[in-house]
Amino acid sequence: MKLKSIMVAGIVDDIRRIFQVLTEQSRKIEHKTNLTGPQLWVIKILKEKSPMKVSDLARRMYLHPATMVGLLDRLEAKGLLKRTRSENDRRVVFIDLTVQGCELEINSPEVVQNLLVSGLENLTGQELKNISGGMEQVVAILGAKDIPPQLIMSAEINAPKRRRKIG
Amino acid sequence: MKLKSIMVAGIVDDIRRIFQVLTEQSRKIEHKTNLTGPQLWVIKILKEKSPMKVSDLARRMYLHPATMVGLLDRLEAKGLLKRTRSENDRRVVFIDLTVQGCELEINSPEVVQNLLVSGLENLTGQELKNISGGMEQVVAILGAKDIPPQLIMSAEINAPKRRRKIG
DNA sequence: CAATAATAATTTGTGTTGATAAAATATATG
DNA sequence: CATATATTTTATCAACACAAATTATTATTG
Repeated sequence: MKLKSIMVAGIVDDIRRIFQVLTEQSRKIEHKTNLTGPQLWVIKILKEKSPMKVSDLARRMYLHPATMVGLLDRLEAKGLLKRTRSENDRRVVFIDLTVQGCELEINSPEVVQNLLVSGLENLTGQELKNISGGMEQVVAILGAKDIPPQLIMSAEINAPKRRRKIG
Repeated sequence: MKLKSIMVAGIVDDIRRIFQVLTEQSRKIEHKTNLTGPQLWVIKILKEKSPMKVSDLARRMYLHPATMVGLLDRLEAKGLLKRTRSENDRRVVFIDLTVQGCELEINSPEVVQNLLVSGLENLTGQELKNISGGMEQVVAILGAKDIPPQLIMSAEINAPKRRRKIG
């Protein structure tokens, strides 16, 4: 049982390291693309699933709707996404990536991605199979969490998130 | 050979998913701790290695020294880190986490961490061994990159990084 | 059906943070 | 002494973040 907990700790630590490398890379990308963290974050979310309503995006990012509008304005000005008013409900606005925005997302993580790909390609099929299986289990663990954590997201959504106080 | 590339793609995709979950979590933490992304980023770097010189921190985060000073001011005001002027070279200032800053870092990633730990603990020893081996290989791939990428970081460091232009 | 309430997005107003340049200060090194 | 280095100060601006009010639309209810 001791060995097991050590292995778990090691895995968690590895994940943390991977995360740090990726975060650092992400940060470089922000510089390279002239996008800020939150902006890149919007793009990534849209890459996952789009179109999305403005309110859904705000919820997903834990932001006040007004903040979201500002972010969208800037990204739209850069031609990375476009707004489309819904036909069914003329109050809602759908957000979509433009071709340009899509390309950006495709290009941006290339650095790490290429590194990973070329590194992985040097491994044997069996090694890849092991890694793949392991990753899927980790994803399952995290993914399981991704669904139920704040289920229906009732009341407190976009509740006046406590203002950041300093000093 | 076809299967191999598919597996590689799958692994890369899994890593991307893990990264997204962790980023989202990180974002929640920012809200909870009343810290911003860059601020939390400083804490994490210091957790990895401290004390660090102001200039080293700036390099590490690709920030202008003046930006770094501002960040440090705010974190110092919150009592999360402290400055200490070097004895050898009275120009340099060392940055260290305070107890409070250390505790914050310890507490903050607990959410995902606990989730991961409890999830992993349900796996068998063999499964853990596989995952562990796989993770280490990924870390090795990324780690190999972490060292040589911009080796000595000569001239262009903190060069007047192009100002973000909009519209 | 008309008045009212609720919802979705935006506008307006205000403040903080992040980011840089340029200059200043202090110290070290040739 | 002159030059380089490490940090800080000053000044400036964009970006982020929120509250409160506004507009447009949909849903409810009397």
